[in-house]
Amino acid sequence: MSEGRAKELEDALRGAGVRLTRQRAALLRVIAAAEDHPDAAELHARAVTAGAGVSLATVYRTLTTLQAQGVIEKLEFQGEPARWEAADAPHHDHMIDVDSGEVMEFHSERIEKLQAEIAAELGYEIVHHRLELYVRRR
Amino acid sequence: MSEGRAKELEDALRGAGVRLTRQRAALLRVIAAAEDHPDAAELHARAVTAGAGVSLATVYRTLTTLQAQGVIEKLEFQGEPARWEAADAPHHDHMIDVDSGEVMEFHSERIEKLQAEIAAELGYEIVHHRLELYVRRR
DNA sequence: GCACCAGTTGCAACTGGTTCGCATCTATTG
DNA sequence: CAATAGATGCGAACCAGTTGCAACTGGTGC
Repeated sequence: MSEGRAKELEDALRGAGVRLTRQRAALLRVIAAAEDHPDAAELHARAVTAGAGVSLATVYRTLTTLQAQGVIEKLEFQGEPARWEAADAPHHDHMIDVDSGEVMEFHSERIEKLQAEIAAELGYEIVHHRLELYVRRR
Repeated sequence: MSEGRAKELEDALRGAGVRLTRQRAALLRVIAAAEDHPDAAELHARAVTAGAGVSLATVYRTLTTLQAQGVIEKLEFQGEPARWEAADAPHHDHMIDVDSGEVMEFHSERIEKLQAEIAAELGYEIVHHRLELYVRRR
């Protein structure tokens, strides 16, 4: 599944006029295969382990490029390095277990609607939002 | 009003066994007087302008101390340096105008409740949360 | 008032995550 | 297969924030 996904992404990028280099292809594969939310250093480590010669600088540049293409999303949690996730899943927010560091995803249509209402009341429209719940198991 | 508020804070801190130095008093005054959400460099600039000799390192250390005392709150928006606000107002979230950079405050009891429900359903309780709406005027 | 000392400060050096300049390389187009 | 716009690797730079250390100072006890 992730193999196919990586291929899809390659085609999408080429279509958008983004040059498909060996390094970018490797990163796309790593990202498509990731089930978690890795940071740049972790993605770099995985790409290198997978046999791809990539520099950390290129990882950063590629992540920025892929984000601009809407292929991945940047997550900035409290005081930790930025993490990344594939943008193929429908919109969702994040819940972080403060004890284990585990990141979970959730979605609430009702919260989304309330947010839009609040913004609208004040004469604004939402461009983007961020909702993070820092939680602890009971 | 902000003068009185700064005095209140001084007493509260002294009561908590936090030594009240010239630098801390100056920062308390600057923070109590601030109507916006300044970052460390800005607070430092204001304190210096107000005639207080304070180093930036001390500003950082003081902000950490005041936060630990629950006197101020740290706001970390997207990729900008952390901002700070007095913690005297009741809990609220933030709405950021992406064009002007202006930060507004809002509160929705219904959203808070929904958040708690979502966490509870998954067996968690909320320790802390962050909700930011990045908006644009219509 | 005054001495004492744990806690605080200023400075400059350091950190960690991320970006950038530049010479070299390469995916794509014709 | 040549041409070239764009991508890469390297190390240096950057930025917000932190820290080690020697000099200072609030607050207490006398």
